[in-house]
Amino acid sequence: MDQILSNIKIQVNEKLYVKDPETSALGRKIIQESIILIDEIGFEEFTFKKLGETIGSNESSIYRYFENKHKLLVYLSSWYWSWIEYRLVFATSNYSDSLEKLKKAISIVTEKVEDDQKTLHINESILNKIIIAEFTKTFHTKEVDQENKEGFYFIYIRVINRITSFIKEVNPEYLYAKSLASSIVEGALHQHFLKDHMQSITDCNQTTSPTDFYFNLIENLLKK
Amino acid sequence: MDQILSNIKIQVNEKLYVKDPETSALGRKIIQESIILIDEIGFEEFTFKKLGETIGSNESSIYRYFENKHKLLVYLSSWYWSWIEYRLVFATSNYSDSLEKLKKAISIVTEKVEDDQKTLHINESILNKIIIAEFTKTFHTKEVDQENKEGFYFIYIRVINRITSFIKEVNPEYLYAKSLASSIVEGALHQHFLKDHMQSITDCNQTTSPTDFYFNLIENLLKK
DNA sequence: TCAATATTGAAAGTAATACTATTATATTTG
DNA sequence: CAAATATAATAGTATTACTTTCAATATTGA
Repeated sequence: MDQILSNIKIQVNEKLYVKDPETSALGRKIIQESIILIDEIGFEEFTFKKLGETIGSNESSIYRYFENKHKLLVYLSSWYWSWIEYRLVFATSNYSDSLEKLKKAISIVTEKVEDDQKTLHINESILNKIIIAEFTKTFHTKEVDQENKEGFYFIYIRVINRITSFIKEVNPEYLYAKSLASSIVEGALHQHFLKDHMQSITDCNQTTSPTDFYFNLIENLLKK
Repeated sequence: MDQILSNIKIQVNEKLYVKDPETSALGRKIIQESIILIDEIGFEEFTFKKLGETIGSNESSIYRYFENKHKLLVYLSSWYWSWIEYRLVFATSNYSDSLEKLKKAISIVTEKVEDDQKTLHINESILNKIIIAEFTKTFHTKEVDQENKEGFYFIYIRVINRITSFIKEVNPEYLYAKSLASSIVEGALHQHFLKDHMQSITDCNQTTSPTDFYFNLIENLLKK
């Protein structure tokens, strides 16, 4: 597994960057530290100037990698969903029972994330926190249709399509497989957010996880 | 109903404004036109200067009503959820069957909104579009815990609690009433968004609505 | 009704953001 | 080693997100 993961090159849409940050030390530092800084101060307060200060680099150097902070966030999100997709494919390849396979997939997209030690410059656990806090902002913009056309959300859509197909395998008669899949992926992020900030409107806490909620949901919903 | 609704004063948290916009013509104009302008250009592009220009007022006059555009958006959201809550209370007061009551409640929070002619300066249909596009931004901030403490999201939480109690009435043994309620309210907004911008990952379209999806969901999920 | 008070408008100012452009200095590579 | 490329430093622009001051205009209430 180590071998395989360290060989995997996570692919993101080329239009998201001016220069591929994976090709230089500075680029990787931008990725590494932007994740930490966005988590620390939030996306609204985050600027390339501040990032430059924390990595000891000039603002203008960062602009040679990313046009603006929006595209950086879409890049980080794509990276995240690509990493999730990889784990999804890998983890679901050997199931004969489709319900078990779907549950495995759901656990991957709904569980809290631990750092993956195989990617040196990316802390997936912090990246997961950013996704919970900031991911919706990537597409809640006036440019969403244009950017969707350019494939900015392609990997995310592909993850949802995979889960959709697993749902259909479990119950081909179920009418709302796509909506259920998109609800689970988005909803799990939301439940994690509520757990941390609005406890009174979620059942998720130390002992109950979003995964439990969604396992129960699909078991009841998809049984024939 | 006309009578009742026109007498209802939608209540929002006083901390959201500097001066209550309902108390003056300029204040009402700020509300009315900000809804239209945010819908038109999106929240990121929206500024008090631009709003001032469209209503023929000075930027500084708007600052006498709202500290910043974030609080204006929270105000508009609170107004929206308060209006939803009013309709929820009114529409669910006379049901003997708890499933029917829950379905009525769900239809109110998941259906596309028509303009309510009784509120003169607020176009609920456009406000609903703003909520779909921008509502998550009100709480996806670093200040969420502080603002939640100050009660900025109180009405929204109350709406979810109402639905939670209806779910428990239908099936007291169901373990995740709060998470289900918050998932439905947030998820319905998301499905509306997907319908308009990412058709490929939702089943909702001209003929199938988010309401259909959630009706089917609760019917299967809560049956004993 | 007239004086006090509150509201709004106009203008100017500040600090920060979100960039772009230019030039100098390293660093890499062929 | 020369040429190409990457990075840093500096400066500059337009816009944002306000704040302040002061004048003009409404409103209200004694």
